[in-house]
Amino acid sequence: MNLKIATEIGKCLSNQTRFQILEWLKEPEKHFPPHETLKHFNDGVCVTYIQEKTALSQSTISTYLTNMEKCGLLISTRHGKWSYLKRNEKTIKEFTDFIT
Amino acid sequence: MNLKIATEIGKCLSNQTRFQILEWLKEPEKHFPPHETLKHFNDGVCVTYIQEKTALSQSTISTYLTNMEKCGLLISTRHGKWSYLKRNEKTIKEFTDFIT
DNA sequence: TTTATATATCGGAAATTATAGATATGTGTG
DNA sequence: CACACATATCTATAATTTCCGATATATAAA
Repeated sequence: MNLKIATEIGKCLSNQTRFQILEWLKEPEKHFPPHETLKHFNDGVCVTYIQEKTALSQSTISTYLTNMEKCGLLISTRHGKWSYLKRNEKTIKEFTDFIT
Repeated sequence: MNLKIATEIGKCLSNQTRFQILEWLKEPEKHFPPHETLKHFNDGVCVTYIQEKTALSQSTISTYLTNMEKCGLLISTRHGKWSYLKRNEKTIKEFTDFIT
C-alpha cells in the first residue's frame, strides 16, 4: 500500500453509496436475495442486485463498482453474463494497516 | 462510528495532501523541526509547520486541518497563539474497525 | 493600546466528481 | 444468426471540491 493507492481508496470511501456497498458486502446473505443461477455468495453479489438496492442508475453503479475494483477494494468474477462483486479483504487490511 | 461519519472521514482521505498529513503525524519528530516554544510533540505539530511542508496556502491548510478535526481524525490543542494537531488514534481505530 | 504573528473564515474561479441517458459490448438462448 | 439481457463505456450537465487571496479573529509582545 502506498499514498497514491490509499488516496484512491479514500475517494471510493468519500461517497455514502459506495461506502454502503462495501458494508453490505460484509454479509451478502443478510442484504441481498439469493441468486437464481448461482446458489452461493462465494464470489459476492451481482451488479443488478447492488444497483436495485441503491436506486441509482445502472451506469452509475457500474462505474462505482469498476472504480472500487480498480483500486483493489472489490474483486470481480464473471459467471456467464453476470458479474459478481465481493470484498477484497487483503487490500482492505493493507489499507487499514497503512492508516494505523 | 456510523456510515455518515465514516464517509466524512473518507472525504478527508480522498485527497493526497490530507492523507499525507495524517501519515506525517504518525512520527512528528521524523518529519518536522522541533518547536521553539514547546519542547515536545505531545500535542502534535503546529499549523505553520504543516503548511510549510505541504506548500499549499495557509488558508487551504487551515481548512483541511479544521475538517480533519471535525470528523475526528485529528485533535487540536491551543498553546498561546499556536494550534497543535495530533492524530486521534481512537477515532482512527473506530474507522478501521468499521471498514473491517 | 498598538503592533506583529498565528490561525480561521469568507467569497469566488477552476478543477473534479456525481449521475444520468444513450449506446456499445459480452454472453446465453432459440 | 437474431434476440434478449447483463454489464460497460461514452457524453454531457449539475453538483461538489480544490485552492487561493482577502479579510477577520485571537493572542502575545512592545
